[in-house]
Amino acid sequence: MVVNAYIIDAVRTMVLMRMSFEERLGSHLKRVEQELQAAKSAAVKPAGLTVPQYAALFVLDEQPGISAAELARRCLVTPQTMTTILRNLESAGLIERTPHPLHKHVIETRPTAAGRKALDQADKRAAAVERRLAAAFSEEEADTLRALLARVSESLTTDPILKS
Amino acid sequence: MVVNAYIIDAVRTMVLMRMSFEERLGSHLKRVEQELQAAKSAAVKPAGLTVPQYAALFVLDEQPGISAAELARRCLVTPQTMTTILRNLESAGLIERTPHPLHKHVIETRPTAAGRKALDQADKRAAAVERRLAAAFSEEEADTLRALLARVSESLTTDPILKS
DNA sequence: TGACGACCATCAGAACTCTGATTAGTCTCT
DNA sequence: AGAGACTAATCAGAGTTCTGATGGTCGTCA
Repeated sequence: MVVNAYIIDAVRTMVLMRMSFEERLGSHLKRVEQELQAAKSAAVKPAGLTVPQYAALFVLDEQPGISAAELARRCLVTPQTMTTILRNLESAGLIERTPHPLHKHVIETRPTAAGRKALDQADKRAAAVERRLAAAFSEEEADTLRALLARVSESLTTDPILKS
Repeated sequence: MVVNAYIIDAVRTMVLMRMSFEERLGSHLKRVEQELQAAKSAAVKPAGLTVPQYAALFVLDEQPGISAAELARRCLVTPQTMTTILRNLESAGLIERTPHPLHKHVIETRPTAAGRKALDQADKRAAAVERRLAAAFSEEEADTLRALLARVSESLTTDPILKS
């Protein structure tokens, strides 16, 4: 019945034009990213942070006084999203925002002492997750994974469907 | 000054315990997943669907009458999230929900004619994105990528930090 | 100088996503 | 039959994320 199975599959593909979820690369990517998100979330939660809040604090600690727009670019989110994240961080007393002395329209953001403390606490556990991840691969394997992901990225960002 | 660079890096690592964002595998995964999400979103948008709505309709079309809880498992979201998605789909007239004849507590969900039409329209473009993705890799490369992602997954789900 | 474009910040609205909690039906085992 | 476990559905609340729109500021270039 191998032939029948083949025919059925071919007909299904041609008629319905459907690919099952499991055979799609995107499903694998989504699941893994979701698990990573869950692991990081559990890691930073004891510090009272969410993952995006942790990311924002992380960048702020390296570059205090950065603008919200620049922060958004570093954290791979839109400025609107960053506004929301900063609002929550500020009301928790983890950051403070002051107008830029020269550019009046720019607001400088920097972590408070409490913010740095929360970041330290969160980073210990978050970095442990990343280290564990890194330890699961040889240098060569990690490079291969990065290269393949870059290929995915390139394939997606040059996709003509986005322009139609 | 190679030695100096090495020392500086080592000190930074030991004192701050920080890994920069760019060297983290998680960043690559997040960015790629985000791009994939954006591509799919653009693909299904002309049909008036969001990506989660498309995923739900897709599974519903294959298995009409499935319960919301089962649907949530297939789509990799929580039942609460699926409730939200189904509420939006129902108010758009793309699905209909009727009580199960035997199990009174279960509600059967199935796509309407309009739902199937939207799915067809969305799937043409969404499948094109996946096909383009698949075409960017040889069979062997795709297998390698899947295998490496599975290793990431395994590393994450067995992480002891989640139990502490 | 004045117009235009680029950029910053933010509001508004919508969707998705989670955790936590509640309510209720089904099943199993005693 | 009844207790306990499991599952289904959903509400409540919070956070993140997007698109779209608004208003203000800065710099450049005619």
